[in-house]
Parts: sequence; structure tokens; C-alpha cells
Amino acid sequence: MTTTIEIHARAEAAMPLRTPAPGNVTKVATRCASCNLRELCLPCGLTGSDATRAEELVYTRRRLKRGETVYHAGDPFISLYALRSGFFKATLMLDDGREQVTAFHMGGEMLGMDGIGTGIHSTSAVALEDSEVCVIPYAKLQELTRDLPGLQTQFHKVMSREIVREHGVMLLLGSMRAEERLAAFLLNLSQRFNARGYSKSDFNLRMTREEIGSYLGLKLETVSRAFSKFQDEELISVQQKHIRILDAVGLKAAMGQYYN
Amino acid sequence: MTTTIEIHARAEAAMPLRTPAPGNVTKVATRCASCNLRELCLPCGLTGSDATRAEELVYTRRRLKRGETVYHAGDPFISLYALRSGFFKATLMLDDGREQVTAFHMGGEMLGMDGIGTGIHSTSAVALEDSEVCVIPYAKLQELTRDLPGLQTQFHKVMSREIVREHGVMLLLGSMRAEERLAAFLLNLSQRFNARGYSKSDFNLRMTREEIGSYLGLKLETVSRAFSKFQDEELISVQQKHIRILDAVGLKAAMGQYYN
DNA sequence: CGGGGATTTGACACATATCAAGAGCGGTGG
DNA sequence: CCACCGCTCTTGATATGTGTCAAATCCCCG
Repeated sequence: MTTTIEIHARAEAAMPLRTPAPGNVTKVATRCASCNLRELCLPCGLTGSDATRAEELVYTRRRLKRGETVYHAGDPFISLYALRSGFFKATLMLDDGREQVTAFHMGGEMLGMDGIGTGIHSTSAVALEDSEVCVIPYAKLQELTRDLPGLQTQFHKVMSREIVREHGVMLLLGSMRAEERLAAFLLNLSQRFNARGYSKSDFNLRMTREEIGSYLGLKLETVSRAFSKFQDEELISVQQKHIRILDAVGLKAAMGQYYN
Repeated sequence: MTTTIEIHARAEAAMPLRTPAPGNVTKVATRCASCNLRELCLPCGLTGSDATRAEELVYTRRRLKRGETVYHAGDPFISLYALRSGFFKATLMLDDGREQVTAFHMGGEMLGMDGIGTGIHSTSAVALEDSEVCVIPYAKLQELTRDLPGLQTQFHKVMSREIVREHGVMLLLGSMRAEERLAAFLLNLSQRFNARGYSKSDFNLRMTREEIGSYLGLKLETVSRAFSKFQDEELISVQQKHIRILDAVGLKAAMGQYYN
């Protein structure tokens, strides 16, 4: 879990100008324009002066260490968070202490949209590695979208895609079998790493088998067995959290009729 | 499935002024203000002139017979639809012809938000009984939300709540057992009927066992057995699609630690 | 009144959960 | 720097919940 140097290298390139601030909040001269995640993030599609104005959105960033949360279920909703670097899980807590992982988030993705409807967050967002988020005060976003139709469109798209993503998870949970679920999960991760400029066939998992299992509706032992099966079939190689996809076509075949 | 007279009675009360239109599209003098679903629908929370202007959103309605679809997966996204009366399912189609039901919709709920992100609908919306929807052209909605911050807020809330609803389904599919799932499903329906002024303990299902199963990630036989079990335990009475909840507390208990 | 889809129920198969034990690895402190 | 400790992961044996297949019944619709 510490071999993330390469992963962070790109995201850190923007070199924010920091000024002291209380706690782990850092005031920055924000530069969406120079952030290499801008094509995945909210300003995507904005140009010229619109893009410049959109930078008003983010005036603080927050650094989080592994295990820290950006917000807890039950917290009042104030801001959205754009994930600048790192890796998060979103979880629902059950009364008996167990948790259901509802999402894994990586760079460029938006966290916190579950809070808009009720004003209270229904999930918790936990950093699975040291991470940095751009804080987007929702009031500010609302204000800016009035002047910037492009930003409004973009924000609606981000929410809509979250709905569609969840449809995909529902399909996975509702009709796929264990190995199909894991294959779908790995291919999804692969594709998302690839979109961010990392290898699509060689990456480190940030989460435990138990967290994968929670997300996929399986027990950790079942996840482990499926990993072993794929390795026996030479579709992937597994060394703890280090995954290498050896046969992407074969993995897709393992998804049965659900492939992509 | 034809005993829906009472159900429709309220929604029909608004008595639209119709003018002839091609196909099943009807131009109406729309009156969100007099629609009894307004507290559940998009104009919720708007007052005075804002509420009046919001009525510009809807200038057509569409009537659908049972089995007809408002939009198919793959259709270009143009409009959102507010369900005025009736009952819908939203489905994902698999390559092999099977379907996954991702939602059941009733009066006041918004359909079609899955299309915003990509410009293409990813689900199909099928009427499970004769229904009527208000057509909300998305371009018009975008335009109006610029002038009406309240409408914008409201729309964001509607999308956010859809995300949260799907979290709930993920929890259900990921960690509940068959009977817990059915109990959760029945209690959810009960609560939604209640919110619309109908009995919370006596209602007709609009969908088949197979559709319930698809939504809950179960086979129709398992759904049927769970119904029978609940009936044996005198938690509910089942006569085909007619459900009576006899012991809501017991049903909640059947949800285990997930109740509510 | 007849036909066909929807539902129920039973017997059995199978996938995944559960329980258990041991190995591997990483982090910590001496 | 090494050894220990704890957490994560793997693997096996077994239990169990749900799926599958099949047949009978029920209704709803025409």
C-alpha cells in the first residue's frame, strides 16, 4: 500500500502555492487549468473565461491520511469534493457495525453528492491511501452554475453518470455470479486506471479483500477464491494487492454475457 | 391489474384542457399548481411567481398504455418525464434478452435522468399500467433553472435522492437475504403508497413475481416462496397481486437489522 | 367458456457462506 | 537490523440458501 509514488507523481505536478491554515485544510491558488485531472473533473468541457471562472469554485484543498474520512454518514452536507489524488471508498454503515461499500473513487471523481437531497450525508467517504481533495462549497457551485450554463450541464452529467454507474452495480449484484462480479470489477478498475494514464494491466489494489467483497456482495473468502481461480487460469497474476492482467479477453469472457 | 380506478381518481382530478395532437402526445394547459403530486414532483418547494414560471416546463403530456415505453435504452436523451399517474419499471436489457429491473416508479417521480450523462438513455421505461407522464424538455429545464435557483436546487435534490435510493438497493442486493429483501420491498412500496394518499396496508402490485425477482436479485420462485412464508407467518395476506400488510412491525422485524 | 401466462409448490442441484486453520506480509519496537 | 505481532489472505471441509427443473393450479383475458 505504500508503492503509490508513481501514482501520486502526476497529480502532484501542479504544485499548489500553500498558505498556512488550521487543521488539514490548505488554502491554495487553485488551478483547475493546470490540473491533469481536469478532463475528468467538473470543469471538463469548459473553455476560455468560463473555465477561468470555474476556478472560483475551489478555494481550499484538504489532505487526508489513509483511514481518515472527508465526511461521515450523518454529517450535514455543505460541500462536494473533487478527488485530486488518492483513493476512497464510500460506505453505508449498518446498525450492527457492518458496512456496505457503495463505491470506490479515484482521481477526478466527485464525492458527496448523496448529501444534496436531504442535506445530510448518507455515506461516509474514507481515504484508502493518503489523498487530497478539492473542496467545492455547494452554495458556491449553485451560484456559479447560474452564470455558467456549461458548468451546470457538466454537473448534471456528473450526477447522471453516478446514477448510471449504480445501475451497473445493481446489474452486477442482481444477476452476476461471483467470478463474473470479480472480472467485471477488475476490468472496471483497469479501464479507470487507463483513463488516468496508468497501466491498465498492472496495478495495486488499494482495498482489502473484505472491502472488495462488501462492494461485490460476496464474502472475502469467495473473493480470494475467485482471485486464485483466475490466477490458475492464467487470466491474471495476483501477489497480495498487486494485480497483473495477463489475458483481458479471457477476463471479459469470464464476465459471460455481461461484458461491457 | 385493472383495479386501479381509485388509484387514478386523484391524479385525474386536475382535468387537463386537451387540444388534438399527433400520436399519443397531448398538448395541455399545464397546471402544476393544481396537480396533487406537486409536493412530490419537481416544483416542490417553489412558491409564488417561481412556481408559475416553473409551469413553462411542461407543455405536453403523454398517455401510455400498459406495456408501452416512454423511452428505450439507446434512444437519444431529449426530455425528462414526471410521472403523473400510473406505474413504471425501468429496465436494463442484457445481450441475451434478459432484463434487470433497476427501479419501479410511481406518481410524482422523475424518469429519464440516466440519459443526461451520455445523451443516450441506458434504461428503458415501461408502463406497468395505463399511465400519463408530463414531458419536460431538458433544454427547457436547463434554461429555466438559470432564472429559478429554487428549481435548480430542487432538481439537484431529485437526482441526489435517486443516487441515495440506489445505495439502498445496493445494500439490499449486496447483503440481505431473500426474505429480508422482500420485506424491505413491501415496506418501501407501502410507504410510497402512503405518501400518495393511498392505503399503506392494502394495495395491488403492478408487477409480476418475475419483475420483483429481477429487481431484488432473486428468481421468481424464491419471491413466491417468500410471499407464502410471510403469509404463513400472518405478516401479510397475498391473493395474487393483492397484498394486505397485517403486521407491519413483524415485517420490519423480518428485515433484520436493516429495518428502515 | 377456453387458453395461456402467472403463480405456487416440491425435489434436487449447486454456488456461496460459514467455520477453521495456517501462511504470508508489513509495521513496530527492541 | 532483526524478531515479533497482528492483520490480511489463502485454502479446506462442511452447511445452507437460493437456483433449477418440473408439474399442477389459478386466474385473467379474449
